[in-house]
Amino acid sequence: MNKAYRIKDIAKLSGVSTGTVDRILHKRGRVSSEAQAKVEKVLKHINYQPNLIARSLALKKNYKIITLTPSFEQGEYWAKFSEGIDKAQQELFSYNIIIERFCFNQYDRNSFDLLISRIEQAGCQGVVIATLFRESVLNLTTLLDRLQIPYVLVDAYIENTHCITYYGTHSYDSGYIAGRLLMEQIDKNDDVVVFRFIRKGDQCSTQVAKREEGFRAYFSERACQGTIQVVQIYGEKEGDNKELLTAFFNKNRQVKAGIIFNSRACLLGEYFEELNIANSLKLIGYDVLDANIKYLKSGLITHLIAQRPEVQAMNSLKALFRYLVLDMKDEPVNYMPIDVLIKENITYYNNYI
Amino acid sequence: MNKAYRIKDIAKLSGVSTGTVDRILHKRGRVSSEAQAKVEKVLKHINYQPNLIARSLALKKNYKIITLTPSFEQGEYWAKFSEGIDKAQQELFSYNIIIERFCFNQYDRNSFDLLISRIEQAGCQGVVIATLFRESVLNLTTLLDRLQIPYVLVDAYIENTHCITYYGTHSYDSGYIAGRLLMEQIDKNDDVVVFRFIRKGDQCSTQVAKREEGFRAYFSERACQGTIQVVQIYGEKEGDNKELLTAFFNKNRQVKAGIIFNSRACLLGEYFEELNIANSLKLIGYDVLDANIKYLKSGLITHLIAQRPEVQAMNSLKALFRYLVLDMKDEPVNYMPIDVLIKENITYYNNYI
DNA sequence: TTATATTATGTGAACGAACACATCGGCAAA
DNA sequence: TTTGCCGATGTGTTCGTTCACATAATATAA
Repeated sequence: MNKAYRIKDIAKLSGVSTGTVDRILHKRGRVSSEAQAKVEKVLKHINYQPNLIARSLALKKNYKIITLTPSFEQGEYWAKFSEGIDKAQQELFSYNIIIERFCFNQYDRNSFDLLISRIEQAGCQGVVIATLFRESVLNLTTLLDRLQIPYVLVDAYIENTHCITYYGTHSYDSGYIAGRLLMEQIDKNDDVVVFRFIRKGDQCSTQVAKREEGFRAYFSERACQGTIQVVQIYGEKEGDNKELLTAFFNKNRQVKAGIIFNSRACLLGEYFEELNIANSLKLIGYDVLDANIKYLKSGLITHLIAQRPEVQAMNSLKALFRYLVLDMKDEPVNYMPIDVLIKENITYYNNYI
Repeated sequence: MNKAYRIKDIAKLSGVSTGTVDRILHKRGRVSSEAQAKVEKVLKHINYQPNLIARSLALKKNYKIITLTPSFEQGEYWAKFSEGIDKAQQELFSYNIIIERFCFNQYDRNSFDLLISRIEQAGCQGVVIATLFRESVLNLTTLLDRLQIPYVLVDAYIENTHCITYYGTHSYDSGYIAGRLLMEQIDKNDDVVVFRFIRKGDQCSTQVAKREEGFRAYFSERACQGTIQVVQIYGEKEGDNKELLTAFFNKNRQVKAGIIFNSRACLLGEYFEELNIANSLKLIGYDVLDANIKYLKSGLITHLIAQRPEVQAMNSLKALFRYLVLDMKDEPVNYMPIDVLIKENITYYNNYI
């Protein structure tokens, strides 16, 4: 990496023209075996690193990448993801990469399906897909495979696709960790409660289902004798959780800890403060939403488990960039760190990218 | 960020030549007020984003950046940092940025001082400084200020320099967090022990000293009644820790937890396994060294506190890149996340950058 | 042998920005 | 009027790579 050799240097050293060197470097053929040999000999002695700057200036192809994520409000999980897209956009702009964002309703599989045809029309060179709806994603990926458009998966891993790479946490293990963090705060045989947040028509996302699986695995591995109760709660403005929760806790005063596997722990926070059970119940949630941070700081939520959404966004777009522009390939599966946030380290959790 | 306007486009739109536009964009003067007005009017309507690719190709300046870090063995903390440098080097190579690594002995301040003059000779456009020796770093920074060479600080923060930016954790708070993680595993009034790792001539690094301060703060804030014992241990091959530790634990069987504020928790691990006190003592350490991981997995170390050295390296070099090439300035202080690692999430801790 | 494919090789014009240099026009002093 | 000066403006080359195109060399068919 000391001296930067140029194609011109290689040409001079091997006594051919730059065109010939170019053809050899790119395996375009139309080169005699003598020329091939001469250039290869030179290439062995030096470490040629193409100047990517010059390359992408010369290529000046336009790339359009489409991201397919849930829509979001300020401060929510997918808003953080979107911030990562912003950063990537800035960084990749000069490479003639433009990013188009398609959003679906994360509680409505149909809204995802509707976007599939729009992607085909739009015409693009790469897609980033949030894998909330397993079956629909598989439909999309077969389409993309046929169109030969590369794609990256984010959020939860889905097997049997031809994605160029995946970024996201190991959902099962992140549930397992939640189990550990919860159980170390209570006694081995205490009861716990799993809150499930169900909107009408919602079928638990891949992610959420696997987290619960991991959580239960920890529970049974340690032969905990307490029961895991389940409470279905309503989404915002869909029903009265207060009544529901009051009834539950009146009946189940022995429950010492609760957990919710999506990012909506803050929803519970509101009720717990009102019901005044904040001190008697340990609560663990997911993802660093502004609303969740508030309750983590107040102590109502003891831990948040997080997964660096900005980094996921950035990396998945950079992976497509590497694939499209630099002709490099990545590891097929990249499990992201599973971050443990507590009151004391949350202020520093800003995920530099 | 939709259409990419070029200088040529602006020139055509405002009826002047590219040269004039260029002079206006770079405030080089020699432009009539009419031309100025015409171009400014166009610039207001479009959002000109210079093509950085083309710019850096045209500028074809060579930048040399020097990194100043401790030397290291495979798997150690500064080896991780070095991996981040590798990544940055790859990414910045095409911008004609070469990185030269100067290493000092982290237990010998003099070895750092000796490098200072070498930096002046070497001639460079930027420096990354690991701030282990506070006073020596201040000497270096005044020199660099005089030479007008920009620099970035990493590791622990040092006030009153003119660094363009800082990357590292908040040392005090990271000690405070260690306190919380330790105390939640034992009773409020249990005794704990702080291990200090002293090589001859070593004066606790800025980092380590501040961590201990934060730790003690947590202890006293919570009005813990246990005592904080201190044990000085030897470095590798510098003395017999086994004897020393045996003696200590024979006398102090009531000690329930230990902590060490540098990255050498693994050193203790070896002895604890031999002495067979692994189960009775909770131990917390710093940094994700290969050797530390081993003991975290075995359960001997309960938590590791980590600070993304690869990301620190990458970001500090990118900050210099932005400053030198893109003429952008960063936030002056960037506190990195304080990561909490446990047995269950350590496998995923690979710090994507 | 000449004409025609076929393959090998070299040349030169982009890409967008930067900057050195040439040129033009106006003005003032000679 | 001519000369010199200076500010304003445009032109053209450069960066390293890519690629279309022109040319040269060779093989094949008539």
